[in-house]
Amino acid sequence: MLDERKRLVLRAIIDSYVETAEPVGSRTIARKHDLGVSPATIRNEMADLEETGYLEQPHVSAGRIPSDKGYRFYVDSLMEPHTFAKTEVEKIEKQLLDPQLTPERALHAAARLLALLTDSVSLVVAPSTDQLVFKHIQLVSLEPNSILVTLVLHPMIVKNRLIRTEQEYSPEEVADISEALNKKLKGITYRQLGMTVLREIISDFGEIGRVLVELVLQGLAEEKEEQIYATGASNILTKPEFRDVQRAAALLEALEEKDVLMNVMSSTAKSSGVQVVIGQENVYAPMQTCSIVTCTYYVGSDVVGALGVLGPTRMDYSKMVAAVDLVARTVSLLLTKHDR
Amino acid sequence: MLDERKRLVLRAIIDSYVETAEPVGSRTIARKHDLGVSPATIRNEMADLEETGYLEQPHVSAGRIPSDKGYRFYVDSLMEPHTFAKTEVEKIEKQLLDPQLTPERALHAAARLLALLTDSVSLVVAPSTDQLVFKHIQLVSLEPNSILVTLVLHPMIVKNRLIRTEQEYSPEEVADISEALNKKLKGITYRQLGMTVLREIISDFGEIGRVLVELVLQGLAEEKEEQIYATGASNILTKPEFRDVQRAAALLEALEEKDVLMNVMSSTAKSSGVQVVIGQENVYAPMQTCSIVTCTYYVGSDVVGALGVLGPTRMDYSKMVAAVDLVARTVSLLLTKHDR
DNA sequence: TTTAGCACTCATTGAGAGCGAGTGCTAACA
DNA sequence: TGTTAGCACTCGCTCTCAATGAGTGCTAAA
Repeated sequence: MLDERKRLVLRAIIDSYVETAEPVGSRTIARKHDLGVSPATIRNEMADLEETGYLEQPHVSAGRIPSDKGYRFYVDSLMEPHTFAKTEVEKIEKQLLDPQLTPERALHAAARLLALLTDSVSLVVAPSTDQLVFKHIQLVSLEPNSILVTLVLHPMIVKNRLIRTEQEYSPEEVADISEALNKKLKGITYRQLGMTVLREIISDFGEIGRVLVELVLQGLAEEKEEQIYATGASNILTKPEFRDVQRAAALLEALEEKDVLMNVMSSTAKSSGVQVVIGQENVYAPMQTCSIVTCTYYVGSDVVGALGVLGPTRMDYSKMVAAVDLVARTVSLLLTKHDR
Repeated sequence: MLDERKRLVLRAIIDSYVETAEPVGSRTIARKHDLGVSPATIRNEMADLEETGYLEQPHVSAGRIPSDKGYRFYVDSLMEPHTFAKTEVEKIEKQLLDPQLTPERALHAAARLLALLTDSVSLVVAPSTDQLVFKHIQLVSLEPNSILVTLVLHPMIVKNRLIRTEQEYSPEEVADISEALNKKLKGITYRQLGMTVLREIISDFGEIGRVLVELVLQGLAEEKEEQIYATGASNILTKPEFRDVQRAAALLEALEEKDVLMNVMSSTAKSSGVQVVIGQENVYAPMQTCSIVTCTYYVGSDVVGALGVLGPTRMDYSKMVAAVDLVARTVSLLLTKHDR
């Protein structure tokens, strides 16, 4: 599709533009990257690359900048994989694989680490409860009509809910129900909780059962708040593409809207492996000058969440991909180990 | 100290400047606020106010802007209390006093509400565990050497910790210890846990006791992450004082540093009632062009946390104070009601 | 096919002029 | 003695205009 020299030129332009954020001229390339040809030749190549849509020209007397299509080609076919220094990898692993850390905290740590590593905004979708396997459910009577439900899910994720009942229950009754529920639920996920099981729970456990099923059905929807978060917003403000404060404000606002983030992440991190969404490919308008790099993470072999970074389209894709991949792998390892 | 007319002039200048963010000239004041004197007279007053430090002049051919001292005087002696519309108050109460809400969620809701209400950044310090009274402690054996500790604290705040022991414990042993611990701790706070009680726990409960005491002593320090948060950062970016992106970035960074926030909040919300810290009074340099309005909140009659807002010194202090006060009161009410 | 040369474009920069908002001072007035 | 009208003055802001220079496309020669 593109001959060797055009590829070299495109790569050179992207590398330079990513570094400097300035439109790149033919002279610059001739000087910095020794392609063995003169600026004039490069100009011809650049004109071709612009015609085929890989480059854009802000105005006639400026250099070229990569288009979304240019970045896309770069990501798919041009860039060389980035590798982190061994010490860096070890630092990351050391911070995340701390066995003291609960999965929730580890994910927060991962978000901070990723933001630091990439100097961008990091996005994390925590495991959604309904994909995790029940490990333990515990009901404790606090007052006669107030019961604490503690849910322990597969990779040691703990959730609490408080329920209030009309009827009064003795601690013993509650303990019995707790044990019975435990037997019924152990080893399955929210998702696998079919209607039959729910009906059984209602008929077996009376009011408590009813309230519990309500709890399940309302889907813990309000959890979205806690389930997705963005870290490192300040990193992005210093980038030249956000010198326009309006745009920065719009983006920040989006980052505070959990619904928006959720949409963005779920439309991006569809399949496995590292995904890159570039500029206009983004469904959400205020982010169309940004790119998003995401990766799913696992408990064992089940996808339970995703994490990634968000930055201007002018980003070091190679490094971003490597960082997201590394952190996602490490998180998966951690969650899977927690399993034991 | 200041005669009546000077006070009127100062107030007029502050009101106008807060609204427009433009230096205020003598003509503007003569026109808008009917003081019954000519611009020339007002000019004389303004010159006096500048000499005594209540006003500043960006340059000689501009109007005046309030100094920190001016704002301070305004807050202490000049401003009239703001009152919210009844419908607004009801809306807030309705959103926060939802009995379904856990205290944690209510506080998050309060933060969002406060940010919305004041169009600023809201800051919340959640109740710190060590000031709350034990309501219930529950140990559950998940595996022979892995125990889930669930702590229920006074206004229905639930914390979980996972501990791993060298020794193996049977579910029954764990249940026994749980019950005994419960008896020992019920009704006191972390703070009141003297050395004697800790020693008792170690000697009574062996390894589990030791691990628990370690948990207590390490003070749940890592909790800072969850204990303080800032919401609504995007609100502040659109204000003219943050057109300088550098400054905005510095502030945002500060908001992501929990340590910094913690310092700021604890040095501000010292005594009870609404506190206002203006500009230079702020200990933290990047915030010295900002003011902070905070208020403590209560469970019963005990201060357990604080909340507030952060904005440029040019803020509607009256409204800010009213909003912070209202939200703090509502949160206190909620937490105290949860008590039942 | 490559390259040197050259005319051309256009964003950016800086100087200078004019504008106007706002001041301080002075002198007259109540 | 306090107030006010008048006026000269200051200075940031905006506009214009020319100069600059980076970078281009095109042409013609190698």
